[in-house]
Amino acid sequence: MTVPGIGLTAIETPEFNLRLTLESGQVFHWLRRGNGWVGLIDRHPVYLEQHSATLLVSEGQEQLVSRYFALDHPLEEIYATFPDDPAMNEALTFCRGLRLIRQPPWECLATFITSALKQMKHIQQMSHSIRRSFGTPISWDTEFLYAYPAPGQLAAVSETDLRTCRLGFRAKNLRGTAAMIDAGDIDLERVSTMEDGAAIAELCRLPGVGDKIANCVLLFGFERPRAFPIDVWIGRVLREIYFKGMRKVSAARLKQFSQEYFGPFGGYAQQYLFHHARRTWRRRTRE
DNA sequence: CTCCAGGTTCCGG
DNA sequence: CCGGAACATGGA
Repeated sequence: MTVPGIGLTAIETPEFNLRLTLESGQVFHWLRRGNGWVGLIDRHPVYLEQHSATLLVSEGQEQLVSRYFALDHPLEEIYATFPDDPAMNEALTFCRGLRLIRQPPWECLATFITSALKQMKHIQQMSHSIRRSFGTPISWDTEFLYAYPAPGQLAAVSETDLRTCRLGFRAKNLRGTAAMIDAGDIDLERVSTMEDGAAIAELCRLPGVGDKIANCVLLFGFERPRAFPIDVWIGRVLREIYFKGMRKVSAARLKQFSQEYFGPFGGYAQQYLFHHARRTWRRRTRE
């Protein structure tokens, strides 16, 4: 990659697939540049490029990148906990190397509030629009990247102004949640120390946050690998594969099954089933 | 035009 | 507890 003034450091990443990881619907702000990607990890601009087992990282950010992409997660040990069934094995073959990212919790929470009833492409657009409109610009190479606005920054924006980012009914929820966090009504730091069930209940007090989004925050923001978000895609997978032919399988039943069946790293299993289904059940065109 | 998208909330059985 | 409907917006 030719980026003036930015050197690259090579690190060995045998069990890692950068592209799968960035395109699996966990994060929505990374941009394709040259042969790789640029994005912010908190407020640090990072460039990444992968060639088989070698990851090229902008100089000096190896630790930051290793932590963000959870390169310390023992994937083979995690795979060994997956249930041994055809659908799971197929998803594993397809997604091998996909890692669950350690996201900044607020950014993760806010982004998933905007994700309700939206396609991934739209979530990306809203994310960039919110960042550009209300976030802090950070220069990288010849352009600017924008940090995700802090709770206080979004709480200070009117709902009307937030709607210019095409959030629709989600604007009210995002603003309301930002205000509660900014006021200290809910402290994400404290929630991160609570056990799964209590943490989910606490997050569900926020407007626009229900069981699914709360589980996303636990899984992607708080490193709770057992958390199992059930969206329309995973709902389809569970019903088609594990409850085939049964009528009226309730949401509660799916939730109970997913917690029992997929084990201590159910969140990983969920992400693999989700991405595999999206990419092979072809409901719509590629992105 | 119609349908659906990584849902949540409210309301009536 | 459960099923339905409303909620904004844009792409297929």
